Amino acid sequence: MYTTLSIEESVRPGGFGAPAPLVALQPERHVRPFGQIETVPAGHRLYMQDDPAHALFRVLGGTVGTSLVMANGSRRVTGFLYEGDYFGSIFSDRYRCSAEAITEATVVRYNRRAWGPRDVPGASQDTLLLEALQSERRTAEEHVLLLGGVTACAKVAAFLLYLSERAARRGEPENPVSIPMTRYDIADFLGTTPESVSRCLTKLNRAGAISMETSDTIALIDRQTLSDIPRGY
Amino acid sequence: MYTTLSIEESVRPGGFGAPAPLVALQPERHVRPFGQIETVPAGHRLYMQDDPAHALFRVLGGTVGTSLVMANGSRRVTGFLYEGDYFGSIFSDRYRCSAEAITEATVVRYNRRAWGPRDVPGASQDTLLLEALQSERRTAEEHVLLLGGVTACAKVAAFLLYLSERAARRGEPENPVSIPMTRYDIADFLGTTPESVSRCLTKLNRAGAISMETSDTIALIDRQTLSDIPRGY
DNA sequence: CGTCAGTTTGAGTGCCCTCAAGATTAGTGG
DNA sequence: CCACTAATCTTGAGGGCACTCAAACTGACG
Repeated sequence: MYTTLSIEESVRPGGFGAPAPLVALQPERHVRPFGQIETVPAGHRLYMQDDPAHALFRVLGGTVGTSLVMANGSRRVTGFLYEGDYFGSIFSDRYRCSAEAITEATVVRYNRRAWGPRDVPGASQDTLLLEALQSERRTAEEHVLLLGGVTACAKVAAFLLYLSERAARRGEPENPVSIPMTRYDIADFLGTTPESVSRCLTKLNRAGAISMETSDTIALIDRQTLSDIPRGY
Repeated sequence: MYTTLSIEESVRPGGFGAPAPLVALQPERHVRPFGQIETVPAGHRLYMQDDPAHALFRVLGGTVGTSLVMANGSRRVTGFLYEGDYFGSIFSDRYRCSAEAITEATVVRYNRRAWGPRDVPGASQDTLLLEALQSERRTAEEHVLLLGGVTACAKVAAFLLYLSERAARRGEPENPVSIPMTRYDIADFLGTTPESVSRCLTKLNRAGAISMETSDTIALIDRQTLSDIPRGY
Protein backbone atom coordinates (compact mmCIF):
# COMPACT_ATOMS: atom_id res chain seq x y z
CA MET A 1 0.00 0.00 0.00
CA TYR A 2 3.06 2.17 0.05
CA THR A 3 3.44 3.83 -3.26
CA THR A 4 6.77 5.35 -4.03
CA LEU A 5 7.02 8.37 -6.23
CA SER A 6 8.91 6.99 -9.15
CA ILE A 7 12.19 8.52 -10.11
CA GLU A 8 11.91 11.93 -11.60
CA GLU A 9 9.40 14.56 -10.73
CA SER A 10 10.10 18.21 -9.81
CA VAL A 11 10.36 21.59 -8.27
CA ARG A 12 6.85 22.65 -8.96
CA PRO A 13 5.22 21.81 -5.68
CA GLY A 14 1.59 22.57 -5.38
CA GLY A 15 0.62 23.65 -1.97
CA PHE A 16 1.76 22.91 1.55
CA GLY A 17 -0.99 24.89 3.07
CA ALA A 18 -4.24 26.52 2.24
CA PRO A 19 -3.95 29.78 0.38
CA ALA A 20 -3.59 32.92 2.42
CA PRO A 21 -6.76 34.46 3.78
CA LEU A 22 -7.02 37.59 1.71
CA VAL A 23 -7.81 35.71 -1.46
CA ALA A 24 -10.63 33.46 -0.42
CA LEU A 25 -11.12 30.00 -1.89
CA GLN A 26 -13.92 29.80 -4.37
CA PRO A 27 -13.43 26.43 -6.01
CA GLU A 28 -16.90 26.20 -7.43
CA ARG A 29 -16.39 29.37 -9.36
CA HIS A 30 -13.22 28.06 -10.94
CA VAL A 31 -13.98 24.47 -11.63
CA ARG A 32 -16.95 25.20 -13.78
CA PRO A 33 -15.59 27.59 -16.40
CA PHE A 34 -12.12 26.16 -16.87
CA GLY A 35 -11.50 22.92 -15.05
CA GLN A 36 -12.35 19.27 -15.41
CA ILE A 37 -12.33 16.76 -12.60
CA GLU A 38 -10.29 13.55 -12.72
CA THR A 39 -9.82 10.72 -10.27
CA VAL A 40 -6.64 8.69 -10.59
CA PRO A 41 -5.39 5.59 -8.73
CA ALA A 42 -2.39 5.51 -6.42
CA GLY A 43 0.83 5.49 -8.38
CA HIS A 44 -0.62 7.21 -11.42
CA ARG A 45 1.74 9.73 -12.94
CA LEU A 46 -0.01 12.91 -13.93
CA TYR A 47 2.94 14.35 -15.83
CA MET A 48 6.68 14.06 -16.19
CA GLN A 49 9.47 16.51 -15.56
CA ASP A 50 10.32 18.42 -18.77
CA ASP A 51 7.13 17.37 -20.54
CA PRO A 52 5.40 20.14 -22.46
CA ALA A 53 3.16 21.81 -19.92
CA HIS A 54 -0.50 21.97 -20.72
CA ALA A 55 -2.24 22.31 -17.41
CA LEU A 56 -2.46 23.60 -13.90
CA PHE A 57 -3.92 21.20 -11.34
CA ARG A 58 -5.61 21.44 -7.99
CA VAL A 59 -6.07 18.67 -5.47
CA LEU A 60 -9.64 17.98 -4.39
CA GLY A 61 -8.91 14.80 -2.45
CA GLY A 62 -6.13 12.32 -1.75
CA THR A 63 -2.39 13.02 -1.80
CA VAL A 64 -0.20 13.98 -4.73
CA GLY A 65 3.60 14.13 -4.69
CA THR A 66 5.90 16.19 -6.85
CA SER A 67 9.53 15.36 -7.37
CA LEU A 68 12.53 16.32 -9.41
CA VAL A 69 15.65 14.59 -10.61
CA MET A 70 18.80 16.63 -10.36
CA ALA A 71 21.60 16.75 -12.89
CA ASN A 72 23.66 14.38 -10.75
CA GLY A 73 20.85 11.84 -10.77
CA SER A 74 19.59 12.26 -7.22
CA ARG A 75 15.89 12.63 -6.63
CA ARG A 76 14.25 15.38 -4.61
CA VAL A 77 10.66 15.22 -3.50
CA THR A 78 9.53 18.82 -3.64
CA GLY A 79 6.07 18.63 -2.22
CA PHE A 80 3.22 16.58 -0.81
CA LEU A 81 -0.05 18.09 -1.98
CA TYR A 82 -3.40 17.82 -0.29
CA GLU A 83 -6.90 19.18 -0.74
CA GLY A 84 -6.79 22.76 -1.93
CA ASP A 85 -3.17 22.70 -3.10
CA TYR A 86 -2.23 23.64 -6.62
CA PHE A 87 0.48 22.09 -8.76
CA GLY A 88 1.48 21.88 -12.38
CA SER A 89 2.39 24.65 -14.74
CA ILE A 90 1.28 28.22 -14.26
CA PHE A 91 3.43 30.12 -16.71
CA SER A 92 6.22 27.90 -17.97
CA ASP A 93 6.07 25.84 -21.14
CA ARG A 94 7.39 22.68 -19.56
CA TYR A 95 6.74 20.98 -16.25
CA ARG A 96 9.65 21.53 -13.92
CA CYS A 97 8.77 18.41 -11.95
CA SER A 98 6.91 15.17 -12.21
CA ALA A 99 3.66 14.68 -10.34
CA GLU A 100 2.28 11.40 -9.16
CA ALA A 101 -0.68 10.30 -7.09
CA ILE A 102 0.49 8.87 -3.77
CA THR A 103 -2.96 7.70 -2.81
CA GLU A 104 -5.99 7.59 -5.02
CA ALA A 105 -6.50 11.25 -5.76
CA THR A 106 -9.10 13.55 -7.24
CA VAL A 107 -7.82 16.63 -9.01
CA VAL A 108 -9.12 19.49 -11.09
CA ARG A 109 -7.29 19.98 -14.36
CA TYR A 110 -7.20 23.52 -15.70
CA ASN A 111 -6.08 23.28 -19.28
CA ARG A 112 -3.83 26.05 -20.39
CA ARG A 113 -5.76 26.49 -23.59
CA ALA A 114 -8.92 27.19 -21.66
CA TRP A 115 -7.58 29.87 -19.35
CA GLY A 116 -4.43 30.91 -21.21
CA PRO A 117 -2.25 33.36 -19.36
CA ARG A 118 -3.63 36.84 -19.50
CA ASP A 119 -5.72 35.94 -22.53
CA VAL A 120 -9.03 36.05 -20.76
CA PRO A 121 -8.90 39.04 -18.44
CA GLY A 122 -11.24 38.84 -15.52
CA ALA A 123 -11.24 38.66 -11.78
CA SER A 124 -11.99 34.96 -11.80
CA GLN A 125 -8.93 34.06 -13.83
CA ASP A 126 -6.62 36.35 -11.93
CA THR A 127 -7.86 34.94 -8.66
CA LEU A 128 -7.03 31.47 -9.93
CA LEU A 129 -3.50 32.51 -10.80
CA LEU A 130 -2.99 34.31 -7.52
CA GLU A 131 -4.27 31.34 -5.56
CA ALA A 132 -2.03 28.94 -7.44
CA LEU A 133 1.05 31.10 -6.93
CA GLN A 134 0.28 31.53 -3.26
CA SER A 135 -0.18 27.82 -2.89
CA GLU A 136 3.13 27.03 -4.53
CA ARG A 137 4.96 29.71 -2.61
CA ARG A 138 3.62 28.36 0.64
CA THR A 139 4.60 24.81 -0.27
CA ALA A 140 8.16 25.86 -1.02
CA GLU A 141 8.50 28.09 2.04
CA GLU A 142 7.26 25.41 4.41
CA HIS A 143 9.62 22.98 2.75
CA VAL A 144 12.54 25.32 3.38
CA LEU A 145 11.73 25.37 7.07
CA LEU A 146 11.55 21.58 7.25
CA LEU A 147 14.85 21.20 5.39
CA GLY A 148 16.49 23.65 7.77
CA GLY A 149 16.46 21.26 10.70
CA VAL A 150 19.99 20.31 11.63
CA THR A 151 19.66 16.72 12.76
CA ALA A 152 17.65 14.02 11.04
CA CYS A 153 15.43 13.60 14.11
CA ALA A 154 14.63 17.29 14.16
CA LYS A 155 13.55 17.12 10.54
CA VAL A 156 11.43 14.03 11.08
CA ALA A 157 9.78 15.47 14.18
CA ALA A 158 9.04 18.71 12.35
CA PHE A 159 7.65 16.71 9.45
CA LEU A 160 5.24 14.84 11.72
CA LEU A 161 4.04 18.09 13.27
CA TYR A 162 3.67 19.50 9.80
CA LEU A 163 1.55 16.60 8.58
CA SER A 164 -0.60 16.94 11.67
CA GLU A 165 -1.09 20.65 11.12
CA ARG A 166 -1.95 20.09 7.48
CA ALA A 167 -4.51 17.45 8.42
CA ALA A 168 -6.08 19.84 10.90
CA ARG A 169 -6.24 22.58 8.28
CA ARG A 170 -8.33 20.46 6.00
CA GLY A 171 -10.57 19.26 8.81
CA GLU A 172 -9.21 15.75 9.22
CA PRO A 173 -8.17 14.17 12.52
CA GLU A 174 -4.85 15.66 13.50
CA ASN A 175 -3.68 13.29 16.10
CA PRO A 176 -3.15 9.87 14.81
CA VAL A 177 -1.25 11.30 11.86
CA SER A 178 -1.74 9.45 8.60
CA ILE A 179 1.47 8.91 6.66
CA PRO A 180 0.50 7.99 3.10
CA MET A 181 4.00 8.35 1.65
CA THR A 182 6.88 5.91 1.93
CA ARG A 183 10.04 6.34 3.99
CA TYR A 184 11.87 6.84 0.71
CA ASP A 185 9.63 9.73 -0.22
CA ILE A 186 9.98 11.27 3.23
CA ALA A 187 13.76 10.91 3.04
CA ASP A 188 13.95 12.53 -0.38
CA PHE A 189 11.71 15.30 0.86
CA LEU A 190 13.74 15.95 4.01
CA GLY A 191 17.15 15.49 2.47
CA THR A 192 18.10 12.37 4.41
CA THR A 193 17.90 8.60 3.97
CA PRO A 194 15.05 6.12 4.54
CA GLU A 195 17.14 4.35 7.16
CA SER A 196 17.62 7.56 9.09
CA VAL A 197 13.91 8.32 8.93
CA SER A 198 13.13 4.87 10.26
CA ARG A 199 15.72 5.14 13.01
CA CYS A 200 14.44 8.52 14.11
CA LEU A 201 10.88 7.27 14.27
CA THR A 202 12.02 4.31 16.35
CA LYS A 203 13.94 6.61 18.68
CA LEU A 204 11.02 9.00 19.08
CA ASN A 205 8.75 6.03 19.69
CA ARG A 206 10.99 4.59 22.38
CA ALA A 207 11.34 8.04 23.95
CA GLY A 208 7.56 8.22 24.23
CA ALA A 209 7.19 11.30 22.07
CA ILE A 210 5.15 9.38 19.52
CA SER A 211 3.35 6.09 19.33
CA MET A 212 3.58 4.10 16.11
CA GLU A 213 0.27 2.35 15.78
CA THR A 214 1.16 1.06 12.35
CA SER A 215 3.99 2.15 10.11
CA ASP A 216 1.65 4.60 8.39
CA THR A 217 -0.31 5.78 11.41
CA ILE A 218 1.52 7.62 14.14
CA ALA A 219 0.07 9.20 17.25
CA LEU A 220 1.77 12.33 18.52
CA ILE A 221 2.13 12.01 22.28
CA ASP A 222 4.37 14.87 23.32
CA ARG A 223 4.20 17.73 20.86
CA GLN A 224 6.37 19.92 23.06
CA THR A 225 9.23 17.47 22.87
CA LEU A 226 8.80 17.12 19.12
CA SER A 227 9.07 20.85 18.54
CA ASP A 228 11.98 21.32 20.93
CA ILE A 229 14.32 18.67 19.61
CA PRO A 230 17.77 20.23 19.69
CA ARG A 231 20.83 19.45 17.65
CA GLY A 232 22.13 16.00 18.37
CA TYR A 233 19.00 14.55 19.86
CA MET B 1 33.16 45.21 4.46
CA TYR B 2 31.41 42.00 5.35
CA THR B 3 28.04 42.82 6.70
CA THR B 4 26.27 40.14 8.61
CA LEU B 5 22.51 39.92 8.63
CA SER B 6 21.73 40.56 12.23
CA ILE B 7 19.79 37.97 14.13
CA GLU B 8 16.18 37.68 13.12
CA GLU B 9 14.69 38.07 9.67
CA SER B 10 12.31 35.62 7.83
CA VAL B 11 10.65 33.24 5.51
CA ARG B 12 9.45 35.83 3.13
CA PRO B 13 12.20 35.80 0.58
CA GLY B 14 11.94 38.19 -2.26
CA GLY B 15 13.15 36.74 -5.43
CA PHE B 16 15.94 34.40 -6.40
CA GLY B 17 15.41 34.89 -10.05
CA ALA B 18 13.76 37.12 -12.53
CA PRO B 19 10.03 36.63 -12.94
CA ALA B 20 8.89 34.12 -15.50
CA PRO B 21 8.62 35.33 -19.06
CA LEU B 22 4.88 35.37 -19.52
CA VAL B 23 4.40 38.27 -17.17
CA ALA B 24 6.90 40.77 -18.45
CA LEU B 25 8.69 43.21 -16.20
CA GLN B 26 7.39 46.70 -16.45
CA PRO B 27 8.97 48.43 -13.50
CA GLU B 28 8.39 51.92 -14.81
CA ARG B 29 4.67 51.31 -14.91
CA HIS B 30 4.64 50.21 -11.29
CA VAL B 31 7.05 52.53 -9.63
CA ARG B 32 5.26 55.64 -10.64
CA PRO B 33 1.72 55.04 -9.43
CA PHE B 34 2.43 53.15 -6.21
CA GLY B 35 6.09 53.01 -5.30
CA GLN B 36 8.74 55.24 -3.85
CA ILE B 37 12.45 54.72 -4.26
CA GLU B 38 14.83 54.48 -1.30
CA THR B 39 18.57 53.93 -1.03
CA VAL B 40 19.85 52.48 2.21
CA PRO B 41 23.39 51.76 3.47
CA ALA B 42 24.80 48.31 4.09
CA GLY B 43 23.50 46.90 7.34
CA HIS B 44 20.31 48.92 7.31
CA ARG B 45 17.30 46.97 8.51
CA LEU B 46 14.24 47.56 6.39
CA TYR B 47 11.85 45.77 8.71
CA MET B 48 11.74 43.23 11.49
CA GLN B 49 10.12 39.86 11.73
CA ASP B 50 6.59 40.12 13.21
CA ASP B 51 6.41 43.87 12.69
CA PRO B 52 3.10 45.12 11.32
CA ALA B 53 3.45 44.83 7.56
CA HIS B 54 2.94 47.98 5.59
CA ALA B 55 4.80 47.44 2.36
CA LEU B 56 5.99 45.28 -0.45
CA PHE B 57 9.52 45.96 -1.70
CA ARG B 58 11.46 45.41 -4.86
CA VAL B 59 15.22 45.51 -5.27
CA LEU B 60 16.54 47.92 -7.88
CA GLY B 61 20.21 47.57 -6.99
CA GLY B 62 22.49 46.07 -4.37
CA THR B 63 21.81 43.00 -2.26
CA VAL B 64 19.16 42.48 0.40
CA GLY B 65 18.95 39.54 2.77
CA THR B 66 15.90 38.12 4.51
CA SER B 67 16.13 35.98 7.61
CA LEU B 68 14.02 34.37 10.25
CA VAL B 69 14.50 33.31 13.82
CA MET B 70 12.95 29.98 14.70
CA ALA B 71 11.17 29.12 17.93
CA ASN B 72 14.30 27.38 19.18
CA GLY B 73 16.36 30.51 18.66
CA SER B 74 18.31 29.47 15.58
CA ARG B 75 18.52 31.82 12.65
CA ARG B 76 17.69 30.95 9.06
CA VAL B 77 18.62 33.13 6.15
CA THR B 78 15.75 32.65 3.73
CA GLY B 79 16.88 34.61 0.74
CA PHE B 80 19.44 36.83 -0.93
CA LEU B 81 17.63 39.34 -3.11
CA TYR B 82 19.03 41.11 -6.14
CA GLU B 83 17.79 43.47 -8.80
CA GLY B 84 14.24 42.65 -9.81
CA ASP B 85 13.45 40.54 -6.75
CA TYR B 86 10.48 41.29 -4.54
CA PHE B 87 10.29 40.95 -0.79
CA GLY B 88 8.15 42.15 2.08
CA SER B 89 4.48 41.59 2.67
CA ILE B 90 2.03 40.80 -0.09
CA PHE B 91 -1.06 39.70 1.81
CA SER B 92 -0.19 39.13 5.44
CA ASP B 93 -0.55 41.71 8.18
CA ARG B 94 2.86 41.11 9.68
CA TYR B 95 6.28 40.52 8.19
CA ARG B 96 7.22 36.89 8.43
CA CYS B 97 10.91 37.75 8.26
CA SER B 98 13.33 40.54 8.79
CA ALA B 99 14.98 42.22 5.83
CA GLU B 100 18.34 43.91 5.85
CA ALA B 101 20.59 45.50 3.26
CA ILE B 102 23.74 43.42 2.78
CA THR B 103 25.36 46.00 0.56
CA GLU B 104 24.16 49.50 -0.05
CA ALA B 105 20.86 48.86 -1.75
CA THR B 106 18.22 50.72 -3.70
CA VAL B 107 14.66 49.49 -3.35
CA VAL B 108 11.16 50.45 -4.38
CA ARG B 109 8.68 50.56 -1.54
CA TYR B 110 5.07 49.85 -2.44
CA ASN B 111 3.01 50.94 0.50
CA ARG B 112 0.07 48.73 1.26
CA ARG B 113 -2.24 51.67 1.65
CA ALA B 114 -1.51 52.76 -1.89
CA TRP B 115 -2.20 49.47 -3.61
CA GLY B 116 -4.26 47.65 -0.99
CA PRO B 117 -5.06 44.04 -1.84
CA ARG B 118 -7.79 43.82 -4.43
CA ASP B 119 -9.00 47.28 -3.51
CA VAL B 120 -7.91 48.93 -6.71
CA PRO B 121 -8.79 46.53 -9.50
CA GLY B 122 -6.72 46.92 -12.62
CA ALA B 123 -4.20 45.08 -14.72
CA SER B 124 -1.31 47.07 -13.35
CA GLN B 125 -1.98 46.10 -9.76
CA ASP B 126 -2.65 42.46 -10.56
CA THR B 127 0.55 42.29 -12.55
CA LEU B 128 2.44 43.64 -9.56
CA LEU B 129 0.96 40.98 -7.30
CA LEU B 130 1.63 38.21 -9.80
CA GLU B 131 5.20 39.32 -10.26
CA ALA B 132 5.81 39.52 -6.54
CA LEU B 133 4.35 36.07 -5.93
CA GLN B 134 6.37 34.60 -8.77
CA SER B 135 9.49 36.19 -7.40
CA GLU B 136 8.94 34.82 -3.93
CA ARG B 137 8.00 31.39 -5.20
CA ARG B 138 11.15 31.24 -7.26
CA THR B 139 13.28 32.34 -4.32
CA ALA B 140 11.88 29.62 -2.11
CA GLU B 141 12.08 26.91 -4.78
CA GLU B 142 15.68 27.65 -5.60
CA HIS B 143 16.43 27.65 -1.89
CA VAL B 144 14.91 24.20 -1.56
CA LEU B 145 17.22 22.88 -4.24
CA LEU B 146 20.27 24.36 -2.57
CA LEU B 147 19.28 23.00 0.84
CA GLY B 148 18.75 19.57 -0.63
CA GLY B 149 22.43 18.94 -1.18
CA VAL B 150 23.64 16.16 1.04
CA THR B 151 27.18 17.20 1.89
CA ALA B 152 28.32 20.66 2.86
CA CYS B 153 30.62 20.86 -0.17
CA ALA B 154 27.77 20.03 -2.52
CA LYS B 155 25.71 22.84 -1.03
CA VAL B 156 28.54 25.33 -1.22
CA ALA B 157 29.38 24.39 -4.81
CA ALA B 158 25.72 24.67 -5.80
CA PHE B 159 25.55 28.02 -4.06
CA LEU B 160 28.50 29.35 -6.04
CA LEU B 161 26.96 28.21 -9.32
CA TYR B 162 23.71 29.78 -8.22
CA LEU B 163 25.31 33.14 -7.47
CA SER B 164 27.03 33.01 -10.85
CA GLU B 165 23.79 32.24 -12.65
CA ARG B 166 22.01 35.03 -10.83
CA ALA B 167 24.74 37.50 -11.76
CA ALA B 168 24.46 36.45 -15.39
CA ARG B 169 20.69 36.90 -15.30
CA ARG B 170 21.03 40.51 -14.30
CA GLY B 171 23.76 41.18 -16.79
CA GLU B 172 26.74 41.27 -14.45
CA PRO B 173 29.99 39.34 -14.91
CA GLU B 174 29.29 35.74 -14.06
CA ASN B 175 32.72 34.39 -13.66
CA PRO B 176 34.59 35.99 -10.93
CA VAL B 177 31.58 35.56 -8.65
CA SER B 178 31.04 38.37 -6.19
CA ILE B 179 30.15 37.19 -2.68
CA PRO B 180 28.69 40.15 -0.82
CA MET B 181 27.41 38.15 2.14
CA THR B 182 29.40 36.75 5.05
CA ARG B 183 30.23 33.11 5.71
CA TYR B 184 27.76 33.27 8.57
CA ASP B 185 24.98 34.34 6.24
CA ILE B 186 25.90 31.65 3.71
CA ALA B 187 25.96 29.04 6.47
CA ASP B 188 22.56 30.07 7.81
CA PHE B 189 21.23 30.02 4.27
CA LEU B 190 22.59 26.57 3.46
CA GLY B 191 21.90 24.98 6.82
CA THR B 192 25.50 24.45 7.82
CA THR B 193 28.20 26.31 9.77
CA PRO B 194 30.57 29.11 8.77
CA GLU B 195 33.53 26.86 9.47
CA SER B 196 32.20 24.23 7.10
CA VAL B 197 31.62 26.84 4.40
CA SER B 198 35.18 28.04 4.79
CA ARG B 199 36.57 24.52 4.76
CA CYS B 200 34.64 23.59 1.65
CA LEU B 201 35.85 26.66 -0.18
CA THR B 202 39.40 25.83 0.79
CA LYS B 203 38.98 22.27 -0.41
CA LEU B 204 37.44 23.36 -3.71
CA ASN B 205 40.23 25.87 -4.11
CA ARG B 206 42.95 23.28 -3.51
CA ALA B 207 41.19 20.88 -5.86
CA GLY B 208 41.36 23.51 -8.57
CA ALA B 209 37.61 23.76 -9.06
CA ILE B 210 37.60 27.39 -7.98
CA SER B 211 40.14 30.14 -7.44
CA MET B 212 39.69 32.42 -4.47
CA GLU B 213 40.97 35.77 -5.59
CA THR B 214 39.83 37.43 -2.40
CA SER B 215 37.51 36.06 0.22
CA ASP B 216 34.60 37.78 -1.50
CA THR B 217 35.60 37.21 -5.10
CA ILE B 218 35.78 33.65 -6.38
CA ALA B 219 36.52 32.51 -9.90
CA LEU B 220 34.78 29.35 -11.05
CA ILE B 221 37.34 27.21 -12.84
CA ASP B 222 35.65 23.86 -13.35
CA ARG B 223 31.90 24.19 -13.41
CA GLN B 224 31.45 20.56 -14.34
CA THR B 225 33.17 19.43 -11.17
CA LEU B 226 31.14 21.89 -9.10
CA SER B 227 27.84 20.57 -10.41
CA ASP B 228 28.83 16.91 -10.12
CA ILE B 229 30.03 16.87 -6.56
CA PRO B 230 28.77 13.63 -5.10
CA ARG B 231 28.05 12.69 -1.53
CA GLY B 232 31.19 12.66 0.55
CA TYR B 233 33.33 14.82 -1.67
C1' DC C 1 1.75 -20.03 1.17
C1' DG C 2 5.16 -17.73 -1.68
C1' DT C 3 6.66 -13.40 -3.46
C1' DC C 4 7.77 -8.77 -3.24
C1' DA C 5 7.86 -4.10 -1.77
C1' DG C 6 8.52 -1.65 2.13
C1' DT C 7 10.42 -1.22 6.75
C1' DT C 8 13.48 -1.98 10.51
C1' DT C 9 17.80 -3.02 12.67
C1' DG C 10 22.87 -3.69 12.82
C1' DA C 11 27.95 -2.59 12.18
C1' DG C 12 31.42 0.41 10.51
C1' DT C 13 33.24 4.54 8.62
C1' DG C 14 33.49 9.27 7.32
C1' DC C 15 31.73 13.79 7.38
C1' DC C 16 30.45 17.71 9.93
C1' DC C 17 29.60 20.10 14.11
C1' DT C 18 31.73 21.98 18.37
C1' DC C 19 35.23 24.30 20.61
C1' DA C 20 39.32 26.87 20.11
C1' DA C 21 43.06 29.65 18.44
C1' DG C 22 45.48 31.99 14.82
C1' DA C 23 45.46 34.78 10.42
C1' DT C 24 43.57 38.28 7.59
C1' DT C 25 41.11 42.30 6.50
C1' DA C 26 38.50 46.63 7.21
C1' DG C 27 37.95 50.67 9.69
C1' DT C 28 39.53 54.31 12.89
C1' DG C 29 42.20 57.69 14.94
C1' DG C 30 46.59 59.60 15.81
C1' DC D 1 50.97 57.03 6.65
C1' DC D 2 50.90 53.95 10.38
C1' DA D 3 49.35 51.67 14.49
C1' DC D 4 45.54 49.83 16.73
C1' DT D 5 41.16 47.53 17.14
C1' DA D 6 37.47 44.77 15.90
C1' DA D 7 35.26 41.86 12.87
C1' DT D 8 35.67 38.25 9.76
C1' DC D 9 37.88 34.36 7.92
C1' DT D 10 40.76 30.27 8.22
C1' DT D 11 42.73 26.27 10.25
C1' DG D 12 43.15 22.61 13.82
C1' DA D 13 41.72 18.73 16.99
C1' DG D 14 38.23 15.75 18.75
C1' DG D 15 33.88 13.45 19.02
C1' DG D 16 29.10 12.36 17.68
C1' DC D 17 25.74 11.69 14.22
C1' DA D 18 24.31 10.09 9.82
C1' DC D 19 25.32 7.77 5.69
C1' DT D 20 26.62 3.27 3.45
C1' DC D 21 26.28 -1.45 3.06
C1' DA D 22 23.90 -5.38 4.50
C1' DA D 23 20.51 -8.47 6.32
C1' DA D 24 16.34 -9.63 8.74
C1' DC D 25 11.52 -8.60 9.41
C1' DT D 26 6.70 -7.29 8.27
C1' DG D 27 2.59 -6.96 5.68
C1' DA D 28 -0.03 -7.02 1.32
C1' DC D 29 -1.40 -9.58 -2.45
C1' DG D 30 -2.09 -13.25 -5.60
